Amino acid sequence: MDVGTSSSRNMEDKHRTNELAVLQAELGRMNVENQRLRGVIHQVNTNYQALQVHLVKLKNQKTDQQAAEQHKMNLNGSEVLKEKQLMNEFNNLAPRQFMDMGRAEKDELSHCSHEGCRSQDCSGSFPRNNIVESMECCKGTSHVHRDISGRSTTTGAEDSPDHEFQGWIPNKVPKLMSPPREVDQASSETISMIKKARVSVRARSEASMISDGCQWRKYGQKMAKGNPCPRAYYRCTMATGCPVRKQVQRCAEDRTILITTYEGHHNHPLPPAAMAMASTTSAAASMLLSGSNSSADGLISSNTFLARTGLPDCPPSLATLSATAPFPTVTLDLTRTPTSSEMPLGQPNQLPSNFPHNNLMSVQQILGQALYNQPKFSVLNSLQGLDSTTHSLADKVSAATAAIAADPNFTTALVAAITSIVGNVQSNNNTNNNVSPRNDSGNNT
DNA sequence: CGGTTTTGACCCGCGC
DNA sequence: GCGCGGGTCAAAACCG
Repeated sequence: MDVGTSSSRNMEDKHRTNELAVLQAELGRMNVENQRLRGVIHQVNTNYQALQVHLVKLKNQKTDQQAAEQHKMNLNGSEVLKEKQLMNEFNNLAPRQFMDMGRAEKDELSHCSHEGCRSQDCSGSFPRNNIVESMECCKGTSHVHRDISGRSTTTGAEDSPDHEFQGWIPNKVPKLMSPPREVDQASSETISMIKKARVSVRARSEASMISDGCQWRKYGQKMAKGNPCPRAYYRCTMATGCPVRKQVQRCAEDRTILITTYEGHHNHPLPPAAMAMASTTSAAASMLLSGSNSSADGLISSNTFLARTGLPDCPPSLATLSATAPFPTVTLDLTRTPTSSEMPLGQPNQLPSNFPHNNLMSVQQILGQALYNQPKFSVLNSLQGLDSTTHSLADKVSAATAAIAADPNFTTALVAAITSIVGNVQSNNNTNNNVSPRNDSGNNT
């Protein structure tokens, strides 16, 4: 019995030793893998830093160039006159849009006016879908205006802990807390307009809300004049104090069309699912703001704008810019498939040549690119015309919009695109879409 | 019980 | 000054 017991005990010990060895080997492998991954992360970080430095360098170069140009223009009286005319044109675009400039704006601008944080915020805005912030930060690259608050840019007094998380500020607050207006009025007004820029998305959907990847909380509902369907007001709840709001309303003419209007920018990282829509809307807003231009009727179609910027191959009717609305609004019409006459010459019923159609993967890529390529506009850039980055951006917006519109079911396309990218990474998340009205608003991931 | 929705009240800007 | 309409608030109801 004893012999038998001891032999079985030996066996057990051997087995355990083996198991231990296996586990140790596994551990060793994991350590190696861990080291490798660390190396990869380090490499990515290094690359990121290098890119950031490069970006700052480029921005500085541009700034210097603009300064030189400005100086040159100042020597030339007629050029100065031209610039003034441009200024006037710009300011006349939508006077009502420049009404209030509140604390939120002031704080953010002060924050961004800090030289150190400017470059960081700009380059670090991704994955924060933060077109407005990007534009605000990088307005500093222009020589028009550096310190909107009129205070020293080096104080950094605004960098309070709670400042980072500004939170939602009611419209009435800015009015009460308006900063002194003697400081470069035009610039502050411009920023105000930028912050109030809206992006409206028209999409066919049976659901009460299109899923855009964000979490929303309904805070109000109103009957709007001229539309039997109520308008619902939502606030982003993905982060406490996120200032982004959206309005959802069915089109009066065609109730299958859902009009979603986004306002503000997220103050938190967005999930991949939200990036797609956010990229599109922010890029569209960017296009709107960069291309804002007065016209007789206050409405300019994107193709007019795009043609003006040298992009004749963008399908019209997909994006519309409006300067007559209380706030500058760009409307992305996803209910239409571009007709052959709207498509680029020689490519009937096809997406633009630079767009690989029927490839949902590329939808995501383009949407992502649109975000990445958001040009860092300066006020001067806006006034003096559009640079090449604007062209490519507008191109991408149009292409992305066309891509989405090409699919009759926007939501499906978007979800498919996102799913193709995110795959199992998101599998643990609840990815219900449009299951019920409650889920629509509660969990639109 | 905590988060969300509903809904009447309220505020504010704008036009007359 | 007044009325209208858009937008927001906030208490109550609702829901999981």
